[in-house]
Amino acid sequence: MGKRKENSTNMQNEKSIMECDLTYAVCKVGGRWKLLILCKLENGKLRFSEIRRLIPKITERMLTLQLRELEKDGLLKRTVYAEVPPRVDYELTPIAIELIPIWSKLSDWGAKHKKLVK
Amino acid sequence: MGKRKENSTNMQNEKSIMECDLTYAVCKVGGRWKLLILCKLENGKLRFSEIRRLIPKITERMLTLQLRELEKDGLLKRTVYAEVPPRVDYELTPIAIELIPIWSKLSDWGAKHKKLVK
DNA sequence: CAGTATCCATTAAGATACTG
DNA sequence: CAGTATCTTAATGGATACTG
Repeated sequence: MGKRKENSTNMQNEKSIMECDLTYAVCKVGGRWKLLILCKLENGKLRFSEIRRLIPKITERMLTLQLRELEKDGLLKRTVYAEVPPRVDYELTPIAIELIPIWSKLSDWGAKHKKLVK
Repeated sequence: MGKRKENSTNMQNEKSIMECDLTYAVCKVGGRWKLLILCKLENGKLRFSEIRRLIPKITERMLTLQLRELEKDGLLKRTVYAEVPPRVDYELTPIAIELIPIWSKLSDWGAKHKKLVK
């Protein structure tokens, strides 16, 4: 039974359901953290610790996991510099840049909805 | 020990983190099913069983839970007709209608990304 | 038809300690 | 600095049976 799926969170490898483009997208950038991480990178590269500071509630573990998935899915480029102390930074890939208007709009919607519901 | 939170999935009631508009929006329409359900209603009212047929992989339980949350959050209007057999339908509220361009764009992005990565 | 109720499995998330 | 490793809890999702 087990045969764990190794890497991916949720059902990223399921065939059938992923045929829906919207579901596919939700799998790639959904979840509590991914859009938030991406949006912090909107204005350029950031180091691991900088992202961490910008998202205080995330743990190092979750940040690492999410960054790895985003990288694997081609949304982030990770660069390691051969320095001591080590330096790593992250930046949006072109396909991630295309998402900027989406999270921007979603954020606007959130602000508006928050007021309406309050 | 239970002390269940009643209704909400995830951390909808957390104060601090919800101050971020994007996080707020992700909480309201995030998760595996919500956007998908909403997008099926894009062209008008649908009954419970119709939504179910349009999203074959969702279980009745999950569909019910998600519909209830969307209703509670003001994204769906639920109408019960006094008929036998019972009839209930769901439709988008104005604030949900404002999200149409977002899931539409997200779906387009999904289609494109799927091709690029394949 | 449109759900509820149970019970159970899988995943996401969090705390904390440790390392190259 | 930029992570790993472990362990634990909470959230999410699903199978199945039942009901007004």
